[in-house]
Amino acid sequence: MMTIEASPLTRKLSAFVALSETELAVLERLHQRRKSFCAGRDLVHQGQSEQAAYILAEGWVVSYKIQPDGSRQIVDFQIPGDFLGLRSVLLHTSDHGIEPIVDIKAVEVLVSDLLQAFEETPRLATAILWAVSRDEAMVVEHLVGLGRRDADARMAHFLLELGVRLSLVGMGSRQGYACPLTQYHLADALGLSAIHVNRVLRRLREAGFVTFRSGQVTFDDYEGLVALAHFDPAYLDQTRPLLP
Amino acid sequence: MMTIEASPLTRKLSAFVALSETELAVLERLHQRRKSFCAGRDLVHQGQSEQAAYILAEGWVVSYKIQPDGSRQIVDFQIPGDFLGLRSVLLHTSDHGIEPIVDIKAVEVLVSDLLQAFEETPRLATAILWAVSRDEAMVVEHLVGLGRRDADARMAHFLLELGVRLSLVGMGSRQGYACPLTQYHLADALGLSAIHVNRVLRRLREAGFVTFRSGQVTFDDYEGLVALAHFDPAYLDQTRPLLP
DNA sequence: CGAAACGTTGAATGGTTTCAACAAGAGTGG
DNA sequence: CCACTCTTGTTGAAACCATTCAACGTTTCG
Repeated sequence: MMTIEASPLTRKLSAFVALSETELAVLERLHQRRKSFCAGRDLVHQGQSEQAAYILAEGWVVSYKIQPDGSRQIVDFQIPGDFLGLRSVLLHTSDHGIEPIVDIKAVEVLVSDLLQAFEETPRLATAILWAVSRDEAMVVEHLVGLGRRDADARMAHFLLELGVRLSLVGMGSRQGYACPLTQYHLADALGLSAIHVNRVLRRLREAGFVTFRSGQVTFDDYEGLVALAHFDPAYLDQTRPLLP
Repeated sequence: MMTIEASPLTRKLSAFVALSETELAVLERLHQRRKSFCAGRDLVHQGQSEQAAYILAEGWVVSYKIQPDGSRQIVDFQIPGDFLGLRSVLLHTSDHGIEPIVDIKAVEVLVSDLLQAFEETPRLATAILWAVSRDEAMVVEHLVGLGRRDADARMAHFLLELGVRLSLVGMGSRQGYACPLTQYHLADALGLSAIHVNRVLRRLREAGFVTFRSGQVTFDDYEGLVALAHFDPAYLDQTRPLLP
């Protein structure tokens, strides 16, 4: 039972909870306020407090924190179907900034609407809770990478994870994917200097694992890269719905 | 309107959502199956899939991931009032291990009971969603530390965050707190070698900032430490309830 | 007492950063 | 059209932070 065109979020949540028609309708009702944003202009500034979150419909977004010394740590990238700023809304302080990498389209969701939706269909709350937990699992994996993987494995793991995530929304495959990120993005995400990112990418390319060039990631040796990164996509993949 | 003795979780959630008596009752009903666990014996093994989560009532717990090369990355420490293994249950795969650091007491919560509770009182779902988001905020801060702070600031930030968290449940103050962690725990949490942790602690002690010795953390210069770590507790502190 | 866990210190090694330059492409205004 | 700037990518050499290896001290506990 699908609507003509399921939104990316609906598709994602349906993998976890078999949503009834009523619940789908409630979810669809949240997708009213469509908006567009330009690349580079912050959606949410670090420090301000917001009362609206967004669901990304199209484009790439980066969540980051600026340190007092000016350096930047990228927490995560969002792709279509992901929430933007939900944590800021719930915690009532935006501890991080959110910036579109390219021009994007997103749906504005007021907290009040979301909470109202929970009242109507508690199963939706469970589904959202699942989505938030999945996001946390990705952050945790990212954390492990920063703490205990060397630069090469970190890069390999990152490119693979992004590949799986994109594949789940039809934007990538085992061959590779289009990727608008710069080496500076990679550096700030992986806790490296841009210079070293360049060296790492060269090493991986010359070793025949993966090529990152002009907005395109190409997996030259997928299995080899998986082995190098010790990549296990279990935390990303939902094989079957948890709730009937 | 309080029960005789509010559980740590109830206290934490009440800071976010003003829970009605009905909701408090539902929450209390979750606190049935009390259990004890010994220090050092895993509650949840990495890889197995569980159907029960826990709410920590007493003691310290560590969540970690073991890397294929045998090294360990600690994701977070849990103190009373925190959830244990909720993410494992929701994602249906335990991507991490959970180990009591000391003997602990915890309450077992079946997913089914939790979801049932959501059906009865959707506001409780919102409160739990807040708690999960707060956990995620801590993981994010941890991630930033690993990516963009040097060893000294990382250590300082970690000790301060733990202090604030413990203060919120009455187990610490600006003077310091009792801390059962070893230097090995710190090393695995901060992505350092145990040897280097030792050096960092010595430096911080000799510089008059903080003393970590024999199970006791003592802040010798709280303000100085805050400055060194660029510590901002905004993400931990809930000044006022978000929901009436 | 002996063993095990935890803490402490020095010296050598190495991964990563910083500093300094240079190259290539895109967009802009003259 | 060209010069100009800005962004992104690339490379080398020196400096540094943190790790590894190795050893020893300390405390706890059966």
